[in-house]
This record gives sequence, structure tokens and C-alpha cells, in this order.
Amino acid sequence: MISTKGRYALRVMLDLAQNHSGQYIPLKDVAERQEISKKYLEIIVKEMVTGGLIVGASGKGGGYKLVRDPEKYTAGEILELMEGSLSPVACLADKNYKCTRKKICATLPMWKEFDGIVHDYFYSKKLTDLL
Amino acid sequence: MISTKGRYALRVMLDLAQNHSGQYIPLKDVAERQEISKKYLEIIVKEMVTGGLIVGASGKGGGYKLVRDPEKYTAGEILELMEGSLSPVACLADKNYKCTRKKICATLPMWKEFDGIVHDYFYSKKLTDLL
DNA sequence: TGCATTACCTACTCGATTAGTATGTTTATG
DNA sequence: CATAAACATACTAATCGAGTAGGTAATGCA
Repeated sequence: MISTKGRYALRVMLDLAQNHSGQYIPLKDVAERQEISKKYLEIIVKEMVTGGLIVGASGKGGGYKLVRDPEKYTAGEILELMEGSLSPVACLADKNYKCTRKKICATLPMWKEFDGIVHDYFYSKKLTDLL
Repeated sequence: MISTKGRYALRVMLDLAQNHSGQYIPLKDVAERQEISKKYLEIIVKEMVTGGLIVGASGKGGGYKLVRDPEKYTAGEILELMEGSLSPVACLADKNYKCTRKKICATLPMWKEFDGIVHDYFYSKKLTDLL
């Protein structure tokens, strides 16, 4: 299940893409258009900045903007940044997860196959595919 | 993310399928083979019984067994019973979810398409595919 | 230089969910 | 009637989700 963080992040990215003129877009505007609490969005965009998806500028005329062209983003990288992982089970999501049954687990191959399908789907979905 | 409930339920089903002789299998045996707390499994199999996946019998010689042949079960129905829904977002998981932005939501089509892929994958995966 | 605007930072809250544990009671069999 | 099993009820401890509150720092403009 994708949380609001991932879903809102996608919508912020789409909003910035639609208003992509080289200008910084104030979060206030994005929040109003998207009908999302600005305070909560602050937390989300902060992670997007540190994750390198967007840049922010303080002061008047400031705001946020994309660092690449919209078609250079995938839904996968945005969701993975916000959700931590797109994997369906803990043993695949966490690289350091150790499970003594790994060798004999009958369900692991299914989770791995599904994990691949999920990854392929979201990483082949470009931001511009959603506009 | 699939919780232990769904994952353990799958493993219980596989265990019952492997020991599918018409006899009832005590939960104690399943728990030991699968290395899962029997107490916790009690909660899980209870839902599986009320969900119609398996039947239980009390008393000596009792336990649990499948109600169908193993190839008649899909991973999808097992996971959906335990997880409530396989949908990636709340607005698709909950039938009564109402969202004022449904008509204009740019991300909804993607979630719907992905939801279909997930559903197709797990419902075409038979229990016997995992043995 | 000061004011408005904007991002950025720290902390807190409240409810739900996850992953169990503990302690029984009922039901069947030999 | 003892034993083995399912079935029932209640509790807990930790984490996570989805925010809110209140403040500080940077920047442009008059």
C-alpha cells in the first residue's frame, strides 16, 4: 500500500511539471491547487529536496522547481524515495534482512518475481505519461 | 507491503497442501514445521476458517485441512482474504471511499492500471505453482 | 532598512495497525 | 475421564501514518 507521502509527492511533481517555466513555484500554490495541507507538504518536499528530485529557493520569488525535464523522471524513483522501498515483503525491502529459511522458503520466488514486475512497471512510467 | 498475516497464511496453505491426505493436520505440527508461533497462527487460521479456505476439527485427531484441491486455490484469494485488499491505494481498496478529485486526479489511471496488474498476477498464481 | 514572502527546522500528537502473548473454555476421541 | 486439539477473549508494546504547532533563516522589494 502506497502511503500519502508517495502519492502526494507524485502529485507535487506533476504540479511542478505543469507549471514548469524555469520559475520557482511557491508551495502555497501547489498546496492550494492540490488541496493538500501545506504544512504536511513541507515535510514531503523536504525529502524530495534532499533526495535530489527538486530544488528549493527561499525568500520572495522562491519556491520549488524540478531539476530535470519532466520526461526524465519516473514514478518509480519518486515512489521509492518516499516509501523507502517498493518491495512487497520485508525480506526483499531490507537489504540487511536475514532469514534462516531463505534457502527453503517456498514463497520467496513468487515475491521476487512480483517485486520485479512492480519495479518494471513504476520505473517505466514517466512523469510525462501522467500529464 | 504484505504483512505477516498474508505471508503466514500462504505458508500454512502450502503446508496443508503438502500434507494433504484427507486427514486433519494439527496446528502444532504446522507451526513447528514453519517455525511460526502457534498462538499467532491460531489467529490467522481462524480467519482462514471463517473465510472458507480451510476447515477445522476440534478434539483428538483434529486440526485443519483444505476444503478444495490445492490447484483450486490462488495466491490472490488467500492474500486478499488476509490483507483485506491488494489495492495499492486507499481510494481503490475501499469501495466506499469518496474523493472529490476522482474526476480530475492525474494519478488515478496509473493506480488503476497497476491494481489490475497486481490482481492478475496473484490470481493467476495457483497454490500448486508454489510447491 | 525594514517588511513581506518564502523555505527550512524541531518538536509534538493522536489514532490505527502490526505482531504478537496470556489465559482460558469448549469439543471430540480413545 | 484424561488428553489433545480447536476456539474465544483480552491484553500489550512498538511502530507507523498523517498530520499540527510554532518558530528561524534567507531573500527580494519598496
